[in-house]
Amino acid sequence: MSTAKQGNVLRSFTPERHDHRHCVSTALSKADAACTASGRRLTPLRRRVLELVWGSHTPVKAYDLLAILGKERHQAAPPTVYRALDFLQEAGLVHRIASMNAFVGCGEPGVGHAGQFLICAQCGTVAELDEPGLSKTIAASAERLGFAVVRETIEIEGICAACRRGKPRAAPATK
Amino acid sequence: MSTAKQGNVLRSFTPERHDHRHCVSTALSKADAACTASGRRLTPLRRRVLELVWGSHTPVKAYDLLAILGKERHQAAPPTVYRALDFLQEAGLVHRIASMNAFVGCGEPGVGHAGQFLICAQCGTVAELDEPGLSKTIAASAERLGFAVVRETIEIEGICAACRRGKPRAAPATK
DNA sequence: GGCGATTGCGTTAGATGATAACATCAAATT
DNA sequence: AATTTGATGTTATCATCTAACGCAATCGCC
Repeated sequence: MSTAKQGNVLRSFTPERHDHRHCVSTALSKADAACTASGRRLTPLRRRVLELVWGSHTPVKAYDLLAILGKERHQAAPPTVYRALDFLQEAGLVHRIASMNAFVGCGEPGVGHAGQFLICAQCGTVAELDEPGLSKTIAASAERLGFAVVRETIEIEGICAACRRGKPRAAPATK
Repeated sequence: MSTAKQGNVLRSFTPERHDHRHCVSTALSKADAACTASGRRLTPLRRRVLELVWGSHTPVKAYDLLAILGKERHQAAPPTVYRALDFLQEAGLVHRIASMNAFVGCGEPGVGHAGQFLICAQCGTVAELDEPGLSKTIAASAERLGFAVVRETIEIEGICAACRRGKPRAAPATK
């Protein structure tokens, strides 16, 4: 067994007690900075969508966002939310979880990284990893087959520590 | 760089010249055997769907299957195909590619394994891997966080060797 | 073989997820 | 101010997937 360098946890499972408003405001500040740096426009709508995505530690569905936006402004159609989400993805501010058709805020915007996620099947919370060893193993396999990697989708479903202890930190996923 | 044990290719990229009917009939035989062994019923409909999924080396969409079935039998609604696909997945005979909303035949039914896929963005062909090193790295990361892995979704998008050489083995993906 | 229980399938309807195309509006540029 | 570009509104539609109900085929048992 090697003692290879451990990866980083870009976004950890939520501590049981934490002020989530802090997560959100931190994320928004980082987003402001990142967009300024890259010359992108984080408009009020996009910023609000990002805020809503960060509103929970579980992945959020596009139509849930749409429902909320629909109350705030009284005009909001699917393209409204999908365009904002497209922008946020492109800017590296949110990730799409393909296996759930849902979105989570990126824990470390600006830093280039593949999306590697641990998703709790019970409470729905998501942790984001940056495990270089994983990408390395994948790259090695790919190379043997002459395959040039472009994008990695790694989504690991399981049960988080809190749920295993019987103390979910978030509402159990209703499915 | 370690010389750790290499993983297996459960389903390789298609050789440029091959009799695809052979792939299909082999897959169906394995499926028959697997279902007999596990006491599952591979009904004509399910068998036909499996055959259609194996009909190409690229992932197949549910509604494509539906269109074909709709011509053969003149009754086929979404549940017809989704139920068959659910069964086939449960039986380990096909995998769902979450990032594409599509399905591929499993290269090694019966053998317990996570789904690890290399997907060519150009021609659409898929290779299925069983790289224990990958699962191992994931397991190690998960363990550090007290996370119990249930299911792995690993879908690597890139360009296959044939397409890199300019000789795609299948029709380029249209989408 | 007959009979009840189970499972598979047909069918209708609708929920959910995503995009195309064009109009309008606001911001940045000249 | 005029022009251009990019963001958003708006309408319509397509794509993916599921719920719920009833009938029919099959299985297990006697």
